[in-house]
Amino acid sequence: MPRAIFTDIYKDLKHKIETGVYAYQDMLPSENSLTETYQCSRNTIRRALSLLTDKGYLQPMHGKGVRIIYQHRDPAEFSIGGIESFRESAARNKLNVRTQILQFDTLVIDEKLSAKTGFAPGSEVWKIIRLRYLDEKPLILDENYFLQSFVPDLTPEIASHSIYDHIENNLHGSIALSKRRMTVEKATAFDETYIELGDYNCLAVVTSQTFDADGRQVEYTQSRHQPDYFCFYDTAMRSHR
Amino acid sequence: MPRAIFTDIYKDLKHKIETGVYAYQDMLPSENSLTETYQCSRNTIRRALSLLTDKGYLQPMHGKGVRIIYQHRDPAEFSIGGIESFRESAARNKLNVRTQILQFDTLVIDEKLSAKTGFAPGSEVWKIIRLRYLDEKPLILDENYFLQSFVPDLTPEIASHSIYDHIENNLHGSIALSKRRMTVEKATAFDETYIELGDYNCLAVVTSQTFDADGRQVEYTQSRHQPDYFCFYDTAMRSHR
DNA sequence: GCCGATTTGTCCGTATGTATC
DNA sequence: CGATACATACGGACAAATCGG
Repeated sequence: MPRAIFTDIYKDLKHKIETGVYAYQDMLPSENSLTETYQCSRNTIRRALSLLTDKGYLQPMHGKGVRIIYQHRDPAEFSIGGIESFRESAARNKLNVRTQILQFDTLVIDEKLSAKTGFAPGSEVWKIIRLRYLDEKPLILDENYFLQSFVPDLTPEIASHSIYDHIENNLHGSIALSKRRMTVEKATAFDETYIELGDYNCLAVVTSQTFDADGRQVEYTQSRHQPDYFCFYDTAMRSHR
Repeated sequence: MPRAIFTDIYKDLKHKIETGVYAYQDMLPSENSLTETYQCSRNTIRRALSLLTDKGYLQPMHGKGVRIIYQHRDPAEFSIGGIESFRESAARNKLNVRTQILQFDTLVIDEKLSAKTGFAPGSEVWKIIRLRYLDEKPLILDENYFLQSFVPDLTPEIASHSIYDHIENNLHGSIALSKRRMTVEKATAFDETYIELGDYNCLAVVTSQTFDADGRQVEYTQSRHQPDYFCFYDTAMRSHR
């Protein structure tokens, strides 16, 4: 786990910003004064600040100072952003969740599935289809493929809770990186069977590949979301093109 | 612009990865050997590598090396990611674009518009509605609000090309940061009038706020995309929670 | 307009820790 | 065990942008 100084400073400043100690449009203390309050080098401060900048909390201004640009957003909607599991998002939004397992199988990746999922042909994986409820409304249809050698002892019981918790708590390996792709797709008959779509005839679809610390692909997932409860946040700097 | 060493190295490595000099799943040369090939300090190398890591090109593995995890993706779809203007994306995908101006006005932000756009009440802005064609298909409906004091000399002529080019080339100010929010919304009558939706009854909607180097909000934009041509990429590290 | 102080941006060399092989 | 490789941290130097007098 990160016992690094810069992550501690990052978390402390993040908390101060989120709780309004530093408010929107305020200026952060200068880097030099922060080195004194945290008793560390300027490089370490700058590392913490760059994390906050990347996440859209800060805006550094050359020669002037660093401005806080974090704003609270309406927590009414269910949102995803960063790598956050369904349960984490739901907990953050104080919602009740339930998961129903529709399919739980093992299979070997063939050519066709390889093209779809990115796993090498011959890979042995778990295939799990789950229906996610928020406050008893069926809203998300998840199709997961997990590499069996990465998550050897998966059970429907575990899958009905959080697979990510299981991976991080009970296994040595940890997730390191995730690539996602967001599109809008027409609803299939399968979607309509399980998800309460209302008037919509399409869904928000997030497909993702997850890699472990060794760069091995360990997961492919497609999540199909009811549009009303889907929201994706992103913040981007225009630089280094 | 940025003639920083680490950006040059970043661009060079990025190019080598995209052109296959370093292929998917290959190992990058070690940081120490890169300091020799680029004749710079290890810090500078690490800075370039961290950019590539953030963008999903590299996966560093403690004690082992750095693996390339960049994969070419199908360029058939129109995609957005990072801060990239419509024209940049289209050019990257070698498509013909045309822009039709539906509305070009000046107005003053009132309370209601302030809540929607994030501009302070009383702000004087341009309001522009544009319809974007790709290969003569009307696919994107853009509603832009630009702060007039930031882009004083806007004309319909300029708006029909790229406003971003105009800002970066002709004005001193430059865009620094953009926050975006992606949702799926039911199509309105206005949408259906202009966009070829086919069977879809909804669209992919991207709303964004853009800030200049001083942290002033200078733009609010809502882009409504035909689902077939919308794709949003993202890559995230699980760390520093 | 100039100058000096402040602040952020870039870069370096070095040292130490930790994981892998 | 030692060698290699990435991770963290420090202190110093200079550049570039800004601001006040």
